Amino acid sequence: MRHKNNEKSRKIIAAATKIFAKNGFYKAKVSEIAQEAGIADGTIYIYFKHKDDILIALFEEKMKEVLDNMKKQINLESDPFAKIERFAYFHLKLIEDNKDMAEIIQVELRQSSKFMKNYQNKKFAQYLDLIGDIIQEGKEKGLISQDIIPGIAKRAFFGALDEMSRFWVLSKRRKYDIETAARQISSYFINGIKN
Amino acid sequence: MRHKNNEKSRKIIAAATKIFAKNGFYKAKVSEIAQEAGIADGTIYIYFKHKDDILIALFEEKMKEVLDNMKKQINLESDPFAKIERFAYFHLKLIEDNKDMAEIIQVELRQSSKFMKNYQNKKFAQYLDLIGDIIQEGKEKGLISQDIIPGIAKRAFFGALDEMSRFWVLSKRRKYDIETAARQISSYFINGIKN
DNA sequence: TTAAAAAATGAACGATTATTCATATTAAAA
DNA sequence: TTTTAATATGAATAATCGTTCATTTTTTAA
Repeated sequence: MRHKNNEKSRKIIAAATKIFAKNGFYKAKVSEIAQEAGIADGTIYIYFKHKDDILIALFEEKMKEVLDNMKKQINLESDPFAKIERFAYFHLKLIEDNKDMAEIIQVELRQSSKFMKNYQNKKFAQYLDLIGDIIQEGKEKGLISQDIIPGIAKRAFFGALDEMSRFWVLSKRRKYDIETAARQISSYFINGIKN
Repeated sequence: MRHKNNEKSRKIIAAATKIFAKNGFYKAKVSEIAQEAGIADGTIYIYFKHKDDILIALFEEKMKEVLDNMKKQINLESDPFAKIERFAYFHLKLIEDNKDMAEIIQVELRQSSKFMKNYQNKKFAQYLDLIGDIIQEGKEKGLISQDIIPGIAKRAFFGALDEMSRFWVLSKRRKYDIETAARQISSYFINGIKN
């Protein structure tokens, strides 16, 4: 019995991802998750103390993956503007490739600070900071206007992408393709903040 | 007994606004809402068939108000760019002045298309279209580049403001003041899309 | 092969809470 | 005032589900 523990946790998280995405956290039944995972209800409580803990673990796992991936992508570019464009594209691509995860992050993450009062969503803050750091770098290199406040700009850019994602997640068919949306949004932003 | 009906519905909605904002829709108890409204639990069911209906009615009422207000504000300006700036300012101001409502819209509206499967959130679409129309007007006047796709741009701009609002709603103290945030965000956007 | 430990099971429990409804109160009409 | 209708009440109901735990199954160690 080597890493069986992790294996099963992941199996539960994978099942929960699917179930939470369907109708949201509150409507998801623990028994549904168990069934989806092919285990007994009680087994879940060997790995997670409460239903809430599944959601938290789910975030931790997914966000870690997203964060690591995005870091790699950004580092493939050296120019700050190219980094921004790449961020936009891969953020939207991620949504497309992980609809269930996206749906949960779209919906449940919003509740997180209420729902999980003590759970500081550090991983999400780090994700935002990827953008903040690019902006800072751009300012230092004189490419971006000194008037730009990174704390506002990073949220504006993320928010723009996020609203686009929401639109996709909630609507049945995609009206615009990823490349177009990423190019448009990053170009508004880059033109808007450049020196 | 003239408009007593509406009076009491509004009283219930006002109470629900407070209670839903506290811990979200699912954790809100009907009995709490009744208590907050100073009426008996059963009375709520004279005015609303289900708990869900309170949330829907709440949206309808608040969004109508928001929409009407914003239309007026926009019409005070004739220049598209001035309209955009004004939109940004009043959107953020609205959030500040109506924390409870903002919190619900931030959190519950996101679930709406899951939660209220059949409820098409027309009012929200109209709100987004206020921005879309301004962009269209700007393109026609030659002020905004022809490459800009209004369907993407309106979401990008709204998303930027919305993420800023979320930050405010969820964090205890405001790091940036409204004027600064509105000016920054609208200036990124305007510079980003202008011809 | 056998004993001990670990993991898994799922029926049963208990707590919660949306909703109902028989009764009481208040307002309007006669 | 008396009657009728409209409103309001809140205790009781009924259904839902997260969680527990006595028991069984599987794995590991001796």
